[in-house]
Amino acid sequence: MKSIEFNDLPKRFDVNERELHWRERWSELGIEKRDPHAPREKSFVIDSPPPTVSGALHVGHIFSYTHQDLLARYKRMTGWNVAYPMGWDDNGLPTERRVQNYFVVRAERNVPYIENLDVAAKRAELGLKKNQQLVINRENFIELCRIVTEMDEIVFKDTFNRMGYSIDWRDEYATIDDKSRRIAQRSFLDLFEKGHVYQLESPTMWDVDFQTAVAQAEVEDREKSGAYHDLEFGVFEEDAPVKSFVISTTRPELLAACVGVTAHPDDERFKGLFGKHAVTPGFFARVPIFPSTEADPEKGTGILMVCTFGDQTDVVWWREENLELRQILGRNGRILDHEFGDEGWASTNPEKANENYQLMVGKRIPSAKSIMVELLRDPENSATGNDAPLQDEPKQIQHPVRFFEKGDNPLEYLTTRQWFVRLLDKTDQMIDMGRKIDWHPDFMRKRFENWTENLNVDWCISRQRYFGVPIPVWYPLDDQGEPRYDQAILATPDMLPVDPEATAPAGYDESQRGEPGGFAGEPDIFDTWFTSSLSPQTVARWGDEDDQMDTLFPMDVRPQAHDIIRTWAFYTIAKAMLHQETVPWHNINLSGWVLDPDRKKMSKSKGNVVTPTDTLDRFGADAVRYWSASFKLGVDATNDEAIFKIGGKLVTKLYNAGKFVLAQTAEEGPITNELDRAFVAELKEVVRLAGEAFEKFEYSVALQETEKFFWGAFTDNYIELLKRRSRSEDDPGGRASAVATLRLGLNVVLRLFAPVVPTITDEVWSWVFAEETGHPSIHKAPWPTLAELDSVAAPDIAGSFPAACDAISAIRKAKSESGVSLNRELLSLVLEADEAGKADLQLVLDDVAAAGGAESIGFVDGTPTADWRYTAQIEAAEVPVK
RNA sequence: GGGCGGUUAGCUCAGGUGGCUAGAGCGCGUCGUUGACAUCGACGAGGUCACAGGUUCAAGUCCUGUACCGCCCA
Repeated sequence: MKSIEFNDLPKRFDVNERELHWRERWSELGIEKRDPHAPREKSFVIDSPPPTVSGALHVGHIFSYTHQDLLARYKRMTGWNVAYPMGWDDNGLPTERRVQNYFVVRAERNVPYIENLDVAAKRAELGLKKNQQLVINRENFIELCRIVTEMDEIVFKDTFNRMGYSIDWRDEYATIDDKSRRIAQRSFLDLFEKGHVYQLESPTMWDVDFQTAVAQAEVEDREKSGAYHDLEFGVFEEDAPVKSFVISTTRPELLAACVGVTAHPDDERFKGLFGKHAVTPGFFARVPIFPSTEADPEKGTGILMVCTFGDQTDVVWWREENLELRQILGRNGRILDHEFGDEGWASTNPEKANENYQLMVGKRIPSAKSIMVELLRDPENSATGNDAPLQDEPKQIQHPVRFFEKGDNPLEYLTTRQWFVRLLDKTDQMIDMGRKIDWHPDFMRKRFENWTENLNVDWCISRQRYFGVPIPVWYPLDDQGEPRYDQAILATPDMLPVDPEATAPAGYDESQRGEPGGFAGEPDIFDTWFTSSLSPQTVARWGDEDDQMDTLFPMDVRPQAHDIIRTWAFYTIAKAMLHQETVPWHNINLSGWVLDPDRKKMSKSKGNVVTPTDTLDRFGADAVRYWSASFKLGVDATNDEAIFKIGGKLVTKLYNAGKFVLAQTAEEGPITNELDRAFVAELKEVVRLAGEAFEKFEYSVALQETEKFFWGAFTDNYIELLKRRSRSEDDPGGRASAVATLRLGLNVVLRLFAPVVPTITDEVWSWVFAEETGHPSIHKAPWPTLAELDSVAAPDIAGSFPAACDAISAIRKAKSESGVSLNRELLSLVLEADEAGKADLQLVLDDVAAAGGAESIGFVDGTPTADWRYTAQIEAAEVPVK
């Protein structure tokens, strides 16, 4: 039997040094590598989330990603061929913003490309000040994005490695790389062919700062202060029941874009007006008055103006009532120039209207608003000949305003040409798909269904940005050089990935770009989610030469945080449904957030982010993993240092217990002793509980059960009970049984802990067990099974082990209460017990007596109390015996 | 306004299908170190399980309602 020399090992375990060693060792052994030829039924496939590569990872990432690695390591031990890939989500706005700030640059179209651009040199050449942006070509900008994301990816990868994540880096991808671009474009072509995408010039939510369209999923409501402005409108028709009415609006600056007026059909106050026309103050436009059940009689004055466009209902009214389009806001958020009196801009007083309007042209919303309010205080702008149109002072209110989640100014609705994926007609199918997936915890499914049911626009997938996957489409130009959007030319499969701004479509020559009769490339790129929602297909190389859809898809589990159910989870389910007509994965695991001590979500915008580096330096990866593993799925965690400390203590305890157990020597022999067999019976129960918990993704339960057993049953009691017998000179059989059981217990417990604390468990494993079992790493060893413990016979008395623990506790209590040290020898030891208590102890008396420091145990009749089954009466030796 | 979570010891959290005296760790108090471990061990104090009803032989656990906290969506 191989043992260790106790003193050969350092007194303290150097976490950081050993973690580095083991990371290298795992890499040598290839523990993370999947077998690409393994059949689907032998593989366990994780659809890991590609983190957004912009800035630094924080403990929230680590919390969530650790859950994946726990699963990966557990599944490998249970014999699965685990596919654990990793991607980086590098395209999109966060990267663009970071590049803009990092290099102080801005991309614009129609700026020449510069070969080997040196930003610093160029800035110096132009004499730009620190905060003056260098304007560069789109291609140059994209190159800079690639430089920055590559730098960030190295840092991210380093942190993931440091955490010991067993990621198979051969499956690494980035959402901007060739493979991702090719598969995203393939997705588009497939959706186009199936009729699921369409292109439409229509009012779309627009961020005026980023100057791009956004999708419903990227919108959030923010509570903002605003004001109701009550404005008097005139009535055009002479025979109308009233000559004027007052509308209430929070957006007086859109008055010039007013194209209608509406009220509830049952509203007695306005019934006589429907079918008539109103005249707007200030611009004197004649607009129709129509009824709508969408108008809320309780809100404001009950009658309201319809503008192109103030919100989503304006869009609906505009469409349903065939109203005029008066788009006064430009893509940059400034008021456009228009001429009242022109077609579509009719006014009963164009001169005054233009005088007023010109004051606002070129202004942003806030200043346009204050100019408009001033104009409305002027009686000359009345549509009725009464006093000033503005009734009273504006009434301050708090109301929800829609924002792009990354934006700083409210969203506007602008009419632009965009590509959409048709989803509104498939929400029922989406919900059905959601029900074919197991959600952990189950209540998170409700979030998905809630969102899906409330969807009210199709998925807008085009973005007017630079760094992303191009939409693989061109348009022929007519004789006037105008694009024929209805005749889109799609890329052919062999061209992918393709940039239509750099490559000509089939049948055309690059010289025809932009020429009448030639072609124009689609300048837009995809919504980032369009690409990242293909993570399963990307990892499985859908449609590529080395397509592995058969062996990897649908995947087994999607781990992610619950804030991206409506985006990443939703779109991934949608894509798999539209392309493969199946679920993308069978399970989805939602991890909680990490909250700061004030219970606020950790996020960059709140500035309360904690980076993991410092924590790792202080506590080590095993301790940080322990923290993550102690929380149930879906439950928010606190970034509580106390838990890292507990994890650190567990590491130390495993080290010390491992040293002790493996330093014990004995002849090899079977496990025969009653106490040893009773201990193994307890061990079996933990193996069962931990395995069952892991199968249900309940890592925290597995950890808790293992910990309770290790700390309570194993180290505090069993080891103590065995200290004498495991060194006994005159009971070789009992000693052999003791040492064999200690080793078996340690061996099993190490494996149960291995997914959570991979370093310390492999360290202890390497001392003896690696050679003994032929598994060079614990992470290549099998997960403990009940079957492997079957060779140990059941104890004769089922309660032997707990009785021994209770008895030794009673002895400790007696010693503690009389202020005697625990290892003091006893001259006499008598236990008060009832018959059952006495019976349970009869086969383990020697071990209990030895652990108590007594030669033998006497009994007297006693009655167990609620807390104590036994009570010890002791007589301690005068002096501690050496 | 609709939906979903949470409210258990000073703190952070466990408590499948209701069942004997409600648990852990941290913190606190007392005691204990030359043979795994003081980054330790033993022992102990500490909870009317948010509140109010109800179902049941029995409720932290099920039902109804209320309050507060958080999240998602309008």
